[in-house]
Amino acid sequence: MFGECDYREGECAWVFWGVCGEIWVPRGRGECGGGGGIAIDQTRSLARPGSATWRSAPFAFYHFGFQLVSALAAIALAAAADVAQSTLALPTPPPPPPPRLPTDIMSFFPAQAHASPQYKPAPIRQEGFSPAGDHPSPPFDLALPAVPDAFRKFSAASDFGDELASLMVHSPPPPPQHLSNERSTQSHSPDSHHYPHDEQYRAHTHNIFDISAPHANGNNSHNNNNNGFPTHFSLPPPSHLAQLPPHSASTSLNLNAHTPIHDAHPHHHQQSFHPNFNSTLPALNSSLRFEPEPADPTANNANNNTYDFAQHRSRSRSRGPGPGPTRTASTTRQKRNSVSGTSPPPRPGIVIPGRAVPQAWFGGDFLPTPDSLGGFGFSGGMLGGMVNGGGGGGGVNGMMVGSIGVSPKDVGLMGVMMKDEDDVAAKQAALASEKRRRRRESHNAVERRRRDNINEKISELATLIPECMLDVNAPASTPTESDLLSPPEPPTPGGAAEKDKDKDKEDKDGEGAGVKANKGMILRKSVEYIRYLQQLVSAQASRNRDLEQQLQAYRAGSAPPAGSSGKEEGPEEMVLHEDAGFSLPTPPDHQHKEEGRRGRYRSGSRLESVDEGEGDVEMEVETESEDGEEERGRRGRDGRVGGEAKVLAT
Amino acid sequence: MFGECDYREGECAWVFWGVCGEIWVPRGRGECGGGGGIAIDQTRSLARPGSATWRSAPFAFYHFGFQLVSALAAIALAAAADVAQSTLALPTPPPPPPPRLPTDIMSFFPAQAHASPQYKPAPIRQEGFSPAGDHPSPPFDLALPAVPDAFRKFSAASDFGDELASLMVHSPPPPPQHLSNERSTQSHSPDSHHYPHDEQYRAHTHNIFDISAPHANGNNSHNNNNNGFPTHFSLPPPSHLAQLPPHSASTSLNLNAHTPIHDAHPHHHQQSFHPNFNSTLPALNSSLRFEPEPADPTANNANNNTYDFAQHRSRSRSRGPGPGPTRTASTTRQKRNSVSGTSPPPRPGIVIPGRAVPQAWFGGDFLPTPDSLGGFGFSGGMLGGMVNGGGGGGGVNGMMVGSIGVSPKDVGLMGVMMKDEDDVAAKQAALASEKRRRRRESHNAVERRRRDNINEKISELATLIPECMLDVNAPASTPTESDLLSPPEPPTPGGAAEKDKDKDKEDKDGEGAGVKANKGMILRKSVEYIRYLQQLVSAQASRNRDLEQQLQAYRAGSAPPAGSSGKEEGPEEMVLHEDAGFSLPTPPDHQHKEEGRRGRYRSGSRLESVDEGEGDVEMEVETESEDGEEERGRRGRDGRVGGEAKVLAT
DNA sequence: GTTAGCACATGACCCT
DNA sequence: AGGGTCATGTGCTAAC
Repeated sequence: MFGECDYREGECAWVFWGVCGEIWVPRGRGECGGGGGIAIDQTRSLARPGSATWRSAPFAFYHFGFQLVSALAAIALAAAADVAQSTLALPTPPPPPPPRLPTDIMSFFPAQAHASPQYKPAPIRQEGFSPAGDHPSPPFDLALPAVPDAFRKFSAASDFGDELASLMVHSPPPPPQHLSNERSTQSHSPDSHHYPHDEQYRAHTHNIFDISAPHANGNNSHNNNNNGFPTHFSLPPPSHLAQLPPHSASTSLNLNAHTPIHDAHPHHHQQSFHPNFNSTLPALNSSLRFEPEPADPTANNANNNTYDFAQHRSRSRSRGPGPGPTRTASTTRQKRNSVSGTSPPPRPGIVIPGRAVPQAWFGGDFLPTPDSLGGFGFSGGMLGGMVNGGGGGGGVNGMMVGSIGVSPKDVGLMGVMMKDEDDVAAKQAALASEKRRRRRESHNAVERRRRDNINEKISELATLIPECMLDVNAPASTPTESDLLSPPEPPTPGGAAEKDKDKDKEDKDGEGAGVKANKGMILRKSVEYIRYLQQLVSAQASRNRDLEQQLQAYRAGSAPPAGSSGKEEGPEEMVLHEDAGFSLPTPPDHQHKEEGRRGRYRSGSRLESVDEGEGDVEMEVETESEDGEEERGRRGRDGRVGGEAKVLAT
Repeated sequence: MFGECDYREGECAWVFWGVCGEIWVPRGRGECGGGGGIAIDQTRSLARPGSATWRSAPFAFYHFGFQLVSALAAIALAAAADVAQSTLALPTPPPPPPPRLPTDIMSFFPAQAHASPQYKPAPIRQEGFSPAGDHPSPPFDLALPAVPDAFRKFSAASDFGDELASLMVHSPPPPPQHLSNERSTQSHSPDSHHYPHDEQYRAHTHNIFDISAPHANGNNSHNNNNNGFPTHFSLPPPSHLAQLPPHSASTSLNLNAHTPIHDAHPHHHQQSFHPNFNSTLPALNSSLRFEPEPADPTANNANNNTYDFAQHRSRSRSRGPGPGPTRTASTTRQKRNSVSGTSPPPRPGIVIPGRAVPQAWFGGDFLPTPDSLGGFGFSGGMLGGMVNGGGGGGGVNGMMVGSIGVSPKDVGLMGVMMKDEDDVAAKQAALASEKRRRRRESHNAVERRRRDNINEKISELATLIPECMLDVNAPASTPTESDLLSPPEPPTPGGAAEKDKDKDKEDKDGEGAGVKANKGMILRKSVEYIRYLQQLVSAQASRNRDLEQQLQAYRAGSAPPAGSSGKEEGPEEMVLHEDAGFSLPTPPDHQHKEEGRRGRYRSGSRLESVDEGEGDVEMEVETESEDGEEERGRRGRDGRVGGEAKVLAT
């Protein structure tokens, strides 16, 4: 109504004229409120609609399933399974135990913060993943603490450097030692980089997360915003906007997650894939997957909100509704040039996580898949298969880290049992390698957490910035209005999904148009949006001051000061746009075009002219209410308590 | 004056009470306006004060210097040097040619946008790098287009997979073929990962950027905001705040940067290191370093604004003032376990970029440093040393990509000249590997650009969000005021630098306190800030509406509506804080604490209580004007035309 | 075939 | 010794 997001200048030119009056709620795209899955497709906005690539407890299952899992690991696993069951199985999560609310901020913009994160920036873009229609999944309701689950395709805890040495080993049942810790978390995931063969694994691992099963049964988790957080928040009366409801229940985060290595908290992905899939999670201390989310099961769902860039990996369009985790058939990838190309069975379905995996893995050849290699690690740090431990630089050279070299042959034997001749040397090497391996795995976990955290934040930013900024397609449509204040939802609520393809090519206009809402763009738009908001605030401030002065003048004498033309159309229409002191902040778009985008999206030199001309963003007043703006979800739910809101009356 | 950033609750509780009245200018910390260098130290806020790790044309210099640089490359280099000279050498950039002003927005908050980006989030934090005192460098004046220079430590274009095969070669003068393209850009940088020996190189490379020389002579560049952009912008009279001056000259960005591979624009870092350092830049098409910034020399300076996370690598505290680029002595790192540990001379200083490098490199042993290996690449894609090409997965296996294997011996010979016996096979292999290598290098460059872009954006975000958010130390000090709207500057203008150490430990309070302003935190704070701004806007809007209604009522009849208490203290003091309809947005802080930070920075459970209590952000009215607020720079420069602002009167 | 985007693993570095 | 952050290279994938 009040604001208008105009894309002139090749990008959304922000015309602001009504911001003062309202907070704009995100227009749900279609069932936008839901967004439970999160998952906007990363690069191409392919967002697996409902599936959402929830980071489903990436666990080295097959590895785990069949080998000498240490009793500890087994126990942990069992416990984890228990937890998982209770937690994940819940169709609707129990009313979130008043977990530590992350913050009150969330409560302000419930829709954004908690409700429907599911960004789907440019849902329009890619392979017709029906953004709205596809994933009716309700928002999980937390956005902040949300763990970036989606991103973790998998993770390869096993080190590869070690693999190099053990490549020739092939001892069939690599002892899964090294306890459940790192190994259990993900174990088999390959370090991919150095060794070609592992690539397959990686691909699979990716797919694992691609499962996107959440859609089918994942809905329960998505719907768990039953906390009373409306998916779409309705415009609260201005008076209580400021109120910060303490009960941002869903936001419960891992405040206490002190243990650097993911606390054994239950896996957040409540997708309820194969039961076993989730069950494994808790066992791993290894820190692989569950970093941010602490113990609180409900809190785990937070992941949903995240933007989820990972999707593009899976790309399985029609994944969504499948009951079981549709493993993203895409997994079966042919490796490239790797030597071991043939060896590991593609195990696209196998790897996934269920128990089914083991046999498949056994059946396959025994090339030193990353997993198996990882398994070589010595459980207690004692003897183990991996001699090299990845060494310093990696592969070949790394073999002799701090100890004597171990011949490949020895290594082969070590896999099952330590030989006596080279014991000492082997042991030393093993210890060293073990140490290294442990550190590497730990480090990987840490790094993954960090990445996830960053991704999560970016997803959150994507959630916050108005659609018109991210969804650059709008130029022609002139998204107009509400977008400016927050809603990342696509302008066309229902038709958003359908729109995916049509806009694909038209991105020519300023730079951002064609961009899919990738990280860089989200960040750029965030910068612009912040600038815009800052300008807006200052403009409003000046406007406010002006009004107050006028009021004072009126009160003092009743003489209307000269400046104010006194043309108030009514607070609603254009509160802001006409007053003198107030100059509209210009839309940030097509400013930074140069920076990140190499000009790829720059259609031409028009930018120059635009830049100068940017001032003349059309102020056209057409109040075309949000085209797609779905107020439906728009609960006034933000009923924040607003503890400090001192003055409500005016 | 009007706003106050309060850190209660363990984090900066945002008390807003004066935003309406003014735009707060960033309180320069010390000479904060300067910030030319940019460089806030990334993790530890170690920010090389002035030095700023400007992405000084990371170029594989030594590589370039001594080998058969193709004529093309040479020419390009010369041209680049020329450009660099003309551009960089300028003590003060010529009045920025009315470049396409990025947007008007920037003009609004000149200080942020253009002037003193130089974030230095928590300058207080780390090794007493004197944030303010150190780098008096004036802000370069652009923030937006700023290229993430700082981040690029170096980049290793040479592939390592190939190295593996060629490890045994050691042919002294590896032909630097592969033309200038990828190779030239960075060539020698090791792929580090797989091969230990390259690590050294990498370390050095990092240091290259650490040079941070900017401080010494970099000042000229920093001061170049002579464009008329005051380093600190003074508070413009409210009336013309809104005006968006088109002449945000400094903001000229690389709008035209169409060539994906950095256009040969002059290096942005105007630090004027060793002359040669910069000169090399333009030559590389390789895309390695210069992605974002396009041709505009003045625009190049934009980099200054970027947050620059890279610093932590260099860590050379006292780097700043050194005339020459102090190479960050830290570079001399001992490699770990790498086989080639001894080989490559540390060349911390060598690598840097100057011509000095070559000899040093020659002098060193000839272990297959990544560079040399990379050099093996066949210039025209014809014959070359690298057989393997890195293969798919890497190292060993990768050797036989698509062709027959090549014996190491052959490889050794190939380095210099192709043998006749295995020619065919070798050639095939070479071609394949070459292809792979090229692709890898290209991809690396692309990826690096992408990363840089993202980092740049994050730096920009760090620049935008108010200091009190990033600089979490503030809790006790209650940063108060101006911070809220934009300035990332530390509250204590002059004393900021000194404060570095003192606050180090006290971070216990809410989560953010101890954080160093790393990416995750910046992003988190950005999210919070956006939310805050959104709330603020809505609050102001309601306030505005209220005021307008009152005005209308006055105009209609002169009956004062009940609500307005009619207590206007005058526009200046507290325009906003007392009126009824306006509820303060609560400070976003300590909300999301859980997410990214694993609780590491969380001192305890206090967050829970805080969360609920957040509502009660103190509204206390003390109008303590911005403590550090330096109005000095504060030009009303934003005189934006405000093209579309239709109605100015009200 | 090139460019891009993302996740990942890893090394380097830092700070407890 | 371990966690954390960053940068880098790499593979995969998708677009052009």
